[in-house]
Amino acid sequence: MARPTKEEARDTRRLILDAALELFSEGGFAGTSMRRIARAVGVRESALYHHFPSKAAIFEALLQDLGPGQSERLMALDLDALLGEGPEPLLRFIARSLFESWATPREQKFVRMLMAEGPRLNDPGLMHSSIVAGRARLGRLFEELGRRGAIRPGDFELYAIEFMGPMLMMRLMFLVLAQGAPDLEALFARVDAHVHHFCESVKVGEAMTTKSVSRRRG
Amino acid sequence: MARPTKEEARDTRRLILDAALELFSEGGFAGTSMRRIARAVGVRESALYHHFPSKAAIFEALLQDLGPGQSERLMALDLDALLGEGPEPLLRFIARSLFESWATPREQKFVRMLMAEGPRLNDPGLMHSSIVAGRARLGRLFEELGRRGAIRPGDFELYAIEFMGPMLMMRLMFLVLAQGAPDLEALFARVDAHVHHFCESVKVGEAMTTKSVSRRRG
DNA sequence: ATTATCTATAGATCTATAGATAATGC
DNA sequence: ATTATCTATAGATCTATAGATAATGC
Repeated sequence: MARPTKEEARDTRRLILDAALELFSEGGFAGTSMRRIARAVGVRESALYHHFPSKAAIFEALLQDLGPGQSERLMALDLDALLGEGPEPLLRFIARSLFESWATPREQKFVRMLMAEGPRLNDPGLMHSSIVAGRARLGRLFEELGRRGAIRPGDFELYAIEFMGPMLMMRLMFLVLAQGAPDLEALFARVDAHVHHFCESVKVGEAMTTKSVSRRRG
Repeated sequence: MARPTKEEARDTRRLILDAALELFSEGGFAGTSMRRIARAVGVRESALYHHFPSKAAIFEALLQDLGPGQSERLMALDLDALLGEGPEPLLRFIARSLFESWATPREQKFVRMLMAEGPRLNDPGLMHSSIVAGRARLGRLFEELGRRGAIRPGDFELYAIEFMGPMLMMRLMFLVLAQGAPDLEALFARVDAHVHHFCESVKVGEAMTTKSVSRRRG
């Protein structure tokens, strides 16, 4: 039979993208053939070309669909309302929200795909906005928190690295390199511990010396 | 001509591995053909098969040659001699030494290759020992520093994440995702700032509260 | 007429091997 | 005899296209 009846019609475009994300995240772009995508969807290769002009177009459609990410929303928070108990509940909320979105199967596959293909993308901004998510944006958040007296003023870009670095490391350990379903219980416990440690390290009222920062190696 | 004269004999095996590392790091394993490796070396494909039984064997030889890494040496330091001025000079030395080895072109290419192929390797320990370098080993170092009173006793695995997370993030930002020669001057300044911040956060004598660490999300 | 599939296949490219050839080292 | 290359090619696989076929929506 050629075209399927309305009854058995499926959203083939969506199925192609789902299968491609799965396969690209496992085998990489070059390691995944159109043949294999077609087999996973259950159609012939030529049917893929009805929906996308090329294999690269499938990859680009995935970037379009999944690229922007959800971390933007987090920075548009009502700081006044959330800073009542100090910065820790706010930062814990942000950290957990990020991990919640990172822990979805779709996002896990997407970041695996990006890790494999990212350095080869000619859109270098993509990796920065995905892996090193919102570093500048976070710097601005810390600047704002500093202005409100919620954290000690200092090198806000350093704060962004101190906050996001361990987050990135835990993301890699628990959500990218680990196999099987992530242990979210253990993960959130570690995330909370990190947020607490970070907040203590930027607490108001402790005069952190900065003289050794500008030293060079001897 | 068939076999080259002694005069023009080259260490072809080494040239193959060099070319393969370069190409795998740029295009991934599946995205690099034996044809392209042969062309880069300047021999025919069949010459490659004289040195390696398959393309996979070339990849595995690279893992063998470059896998172990040099971070082991760092943990076998004479702590007594180095702790005279407190933990910061020691940790700064460790951090800079790690970045010095990570900044070599060979290591940069290797980690790009691993990032692309790592999740597909059936040796899962490799990624952990490379990307998440020596986390357990570092935990033990902090334990030892805590025992000697150089840092505040606490969750030493958390300390390892707090120390290595920002290191990993800076490695990604400056040495993996950045294009062109790395700005080592700026990098080391950031590394020093991180080490300082970390040391302040684990300084002896500050009672860091830990009650919120074990909270769960509400 | 348009849309979504199919069958069939062109043409490129890829991995790997067979067998020839010439330099080397005994 | 061994080693390191070459030429030539088998056979698999890959991307993409041409053209047939049947369901859909006007």
